[in-house]
Amino acid sequence: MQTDARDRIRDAAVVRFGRDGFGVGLRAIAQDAHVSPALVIHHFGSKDALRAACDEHVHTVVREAKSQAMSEASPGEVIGQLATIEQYAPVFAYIVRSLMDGGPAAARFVDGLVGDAEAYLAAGVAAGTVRPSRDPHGRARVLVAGSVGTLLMTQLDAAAGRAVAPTDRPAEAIVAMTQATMLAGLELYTDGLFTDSAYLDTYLEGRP
Amino acid sequence: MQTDARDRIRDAAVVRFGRDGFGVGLRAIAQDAHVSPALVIHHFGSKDALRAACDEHVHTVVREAKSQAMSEASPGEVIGQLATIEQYAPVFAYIVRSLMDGGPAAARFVDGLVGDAEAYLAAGVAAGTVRPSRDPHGRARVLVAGSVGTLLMTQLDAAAGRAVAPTDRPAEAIVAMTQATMLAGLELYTDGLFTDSAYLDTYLEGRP
DNA sequence: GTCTATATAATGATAGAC
DNA sequence: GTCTATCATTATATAGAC
Repeated sequence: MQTDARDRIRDAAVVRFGRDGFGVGLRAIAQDAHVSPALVIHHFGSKDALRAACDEHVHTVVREAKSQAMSEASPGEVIGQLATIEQYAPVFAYIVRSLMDGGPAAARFVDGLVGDAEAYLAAGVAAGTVRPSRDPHGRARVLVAGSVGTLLMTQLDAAAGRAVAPTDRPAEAIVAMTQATMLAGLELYTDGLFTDSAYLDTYLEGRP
Repeated sequence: MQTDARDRIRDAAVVRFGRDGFGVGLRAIAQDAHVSPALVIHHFGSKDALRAACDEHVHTVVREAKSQAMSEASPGEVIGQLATIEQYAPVFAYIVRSLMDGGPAAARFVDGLVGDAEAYLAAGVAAGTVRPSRDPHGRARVLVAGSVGTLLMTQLDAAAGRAVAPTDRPAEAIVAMTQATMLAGLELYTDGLFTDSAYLDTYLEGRP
C-alpha cells in the first residue's frame, strides 16, 4: 500500500489540477498526498515542473489506453472510450482542464486525436463506409473540433448548473452528452446539412 | 477625451482579462487605466464584481452587435462576424477567455449562439436550402460545438507556436482558421460523412 | 473621486534539523 | 526523504487623508 511519495504527490496533483484547475495551491496537493508542501518542491523543484510531470504521466496513460483499445474502438470516440472507464476519471478531468487552460500538453493531446481520427477515416474510406474527402486532414480536424467543443459545452452546462461536470463525474457526463448529440450528429454525418451543393460548388470555383 | 474613470477601468479590465486570463492582478488593470488599485475596489467593490461588470458589458456589446448584423449575417457565423471587425477585438478575446474559463457568462454566450443557429437553420429549412432535422435544437448545438471547438483548437495551435492566437489578433486568426476548415466543413455539410445510412438507421431502430 | 499607506492572507520556494 | 519553520512576494481589500 505504501506507494512512493513522489508518485503519490503526482497522482494527487493530477486529481487536484483536474478538479480545481491549475490555479490550485501546492498546499492543497500536499495535503491530499499526506506530505508537507516542502516535499512537493523537494521532489519536483517547482510547481511548473510538477505540472510538467503530470502532463507527462497523463500522456503516458493515454498512449497506453489507446494502444490497448485500438482493436475495439470506433472512429473518433477515443474521448468517450476513455471516459466510460471510471478508473481513468482523474486523467480525463485533467485533460479537460488542460484543454481549457490551452497549454502545450493540450495541443499535443488534440494532435493525437486528429491523427487517430484521420487514420480511422482512411480505414473507413478503404472499407467503403466513409466518403472520401478532398481534405482528409482538415476533415479529421473538423470532427475532432466537434468533440472538443461538445466537451467544453458540457462543462459550461455544468457551470450553469444544468448538468454534471465532465471533470466531476466523467462517465455520467459523457453518456448524457452523447445522448444529447447522437441523433443530430448521426443525422448530420449521414445526410449532410444542405439540400444541394451550391455552397460547396461556389467555394470550389473560387479555389480550384 | 477624459472619459469616466469607472468606464476606463472596466474597459482596461476587459482587455487585460481577455489577453492574460482572469488570473491577472488588479494592479495591472489599474495601471492600464491610469488609476490606483484602490480606486478599482472603490468603484466595483471586489475583483469578482469587476468581472461581473465586464461580463455584463460584453454581453451588451454582443447583443447590440448582433441586432445590428441581423440583416446581413450568414448562418452560424456570428463568431466570425464579430472577429472580423477589429474594433471588437478586445470583446472577442474576452469571450474566448470566458469560454476557456468555463464560467456562467460563457454559458450564456453559447446559449445565445445556439439560439441564433437554431433560428437561422429554421429559416434555411423554410427556404429549402437546409434539410429538416429530427432534432433541430440538437443540430444547432452540434454546429455551435464545432465552432467553439475550432476556436479552442486555434488557441491551442497558437500556444504550440503554430499560428496567431485568436485572443491576440482575432481577425487574422479567424481568417486562417476559416480557411483551414472551410473545405472540409462545406464538404461535410454538403455530402455528409457516411456512404449510407446504416449507422443512423441502427440508432433510430433502437430509439424509435 | 482619487490618492497613499497599510492590513491581511495566500502563494511558491528556501534553510536546515532529523 | 521528510519534516518544521520561515522568507519573500504577491494577492485582494481596507483606512483614512485630501
